Amino acid sequence: MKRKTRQREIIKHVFQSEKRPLNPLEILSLAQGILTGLSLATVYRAIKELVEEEWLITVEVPGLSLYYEINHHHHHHHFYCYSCSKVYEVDGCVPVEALTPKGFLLESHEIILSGQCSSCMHG
Amino acid sequence: MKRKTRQREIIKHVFQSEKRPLNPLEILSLAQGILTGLSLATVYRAIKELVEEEWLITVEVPGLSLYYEINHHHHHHHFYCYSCSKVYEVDGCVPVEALTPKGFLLESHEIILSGQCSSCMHG
DNA sequence: CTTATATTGAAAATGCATTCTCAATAGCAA
DNA sequence: TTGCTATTGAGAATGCATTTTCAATATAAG
Repeated sequence: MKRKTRQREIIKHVFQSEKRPLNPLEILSLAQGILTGLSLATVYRAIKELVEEEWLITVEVPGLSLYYEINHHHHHHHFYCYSCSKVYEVDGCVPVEALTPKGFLLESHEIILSGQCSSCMHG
Repeated sequence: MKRKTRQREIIKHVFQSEKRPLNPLEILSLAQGILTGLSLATVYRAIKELVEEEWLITVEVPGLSLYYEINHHHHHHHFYCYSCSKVYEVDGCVPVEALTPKGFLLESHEIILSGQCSSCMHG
């Protein structure tokens, strides 16, 4: 049966405290801050399980490797910061249906804003 | 000096007749329809040059390999068809600035619609 | 505490898109 | 046409994210 392990708990904890989408290497370095010696393979194994149990969902940002975020079950988009390379959740949406070409069926959409996050702008 | 070759001409021709973003394998198979024996390495070499001379621009669709499209110098977005996997250009835009989080600086944005294209829906 | 086995770390292996190597070929200037 | 060399095709090599392997370790049931 499935066991509760320190490494998986730490990985979940990292998502809860960062409150933003993370990629495998970000997860690794944040989690290694708590548990030195954690391996990347374990991060990947944990991600896979957490996505399967729908605790995490995948975030695909064009040109970047996969990011993952806690599954909050609400529609939102993302902001990518060119300076620190972090991805943030962005609430709200805009009426993109208007863009759908005639005869096409719109099933989903993705909006990725890019620029500088507030930490990089100010602080 | 730079030489005009059959393979490069054909690759440009393929973009002009398809009128949609193409990825390296699509370019290869379309171009091989005209010149059997064209190699993938040549497709990559041509893409690289055409992007350098700004005849082509890169299109990054989340989760997919790179696509390329003729540089029309106008702002637009993309539609990805789940059925045939083709990417299409979509004209127009929507006011995404409204989504920018407080304190963040918006520099660019990307909108990717997905669903079924008209060929897959009807005919 | 003991035991069965799920999980881990480390490194090797995989899958893939892309680039490089190199001998053969083909533009193009003379 | 000739000769120089940019370009090509084919396959090997690279770079990368991700997965697998396997012996060592740790969880949790009894």
